[in-house]
Amino acid sequence: MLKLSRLADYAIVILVKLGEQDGVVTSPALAVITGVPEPTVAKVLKVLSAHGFVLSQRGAKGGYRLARSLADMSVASVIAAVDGQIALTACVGGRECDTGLSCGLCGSWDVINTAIRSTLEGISLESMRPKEACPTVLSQINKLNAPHTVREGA
Amino acid sequence: MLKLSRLADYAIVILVKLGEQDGVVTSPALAVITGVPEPTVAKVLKVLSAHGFVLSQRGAKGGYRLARSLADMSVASVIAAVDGQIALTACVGGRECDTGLSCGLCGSWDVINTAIRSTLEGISLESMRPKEACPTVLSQINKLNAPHTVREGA
DNA sequence: CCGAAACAGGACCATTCAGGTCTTTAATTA
DNA sequence: TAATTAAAGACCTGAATGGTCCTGTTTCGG
Repeated sequence: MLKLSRLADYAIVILVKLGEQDGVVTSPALAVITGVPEPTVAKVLKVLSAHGFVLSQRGAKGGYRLARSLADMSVASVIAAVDGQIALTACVGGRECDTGLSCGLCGSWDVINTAIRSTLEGISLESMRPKEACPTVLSQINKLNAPHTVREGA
Repeated sequence: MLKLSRLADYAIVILVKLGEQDGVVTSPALAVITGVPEPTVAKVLKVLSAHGFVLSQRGAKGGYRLARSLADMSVASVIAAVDGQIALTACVGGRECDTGLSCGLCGSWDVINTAIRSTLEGISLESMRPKEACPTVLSQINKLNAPHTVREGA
């Protein structure tokens, strides 16, 4: 599967969504927009803030906004921020393998890692903007656009 | 981190090592060569056999050998065999997202997935052959080449 | 003919780690 | 001063991976 973590997935979605709003947006609001649970959104946002992807404003009327344009954020950089270094194996950078495994392939993995990394660096968040959103999902977004529905459960 | 599973890691190592031997090799022997625990080697080998990467010979004097050349095996195919489909997110093939997440990015992920997959398909196991093995690991391999040390614990 | 060696297949357990929640603190604004 | 909101971190839970073991079947050697 080689799948990336859900947190990284969320991070990308959140950033793209944040880029579509103007002004600061609170994490509860982003939770509604993205459908991700509020605490998780807050958690992701904190990480993104620490890595300079978003700017935070505390206090009342506070919230988050993008630190720079989506075009200036690569998928690779976001994943690296949330999940750490992008590497397909524990055997990175020519160092010996984790368990002293006598794989003898140490250097070879870097070929793969580099290839993957450069592939991901070539994809900006701007290019992740939805051209054609899933129809089933569109209705949900519209439904949530009513601002006052946020308060229901809280 | 986007790291692939350890099983897939093992599979690649085992295949490369198997390609360096001639004749059939038993899984205990491969365990010694690779440093991976025997039961795990056997497990990986079974999967590889089921997917046609290796040929098995049962009974005494049995063992495994490559079904085809390392050059004819891509990293992508091995990973797919061991771990299943290569995909960076649950949102694959344009289907709607898993939890009805209103990400609205559905189609965009495929760009990434395709890029990763083709990158990995372009790397053959032959190119994973060690040109310069880690020095710390080389000694370990030499030490294990003495055939009778295998019997110790068994 | 019998026993050992080795693969086949599956069940099973344990550990790890990611995901998610909650609590407290600090800052900002009205 | 009170209310709102982000910041930070501790903590719990659950799924999934990794790893082990058991039983059966096949083949070779004595």
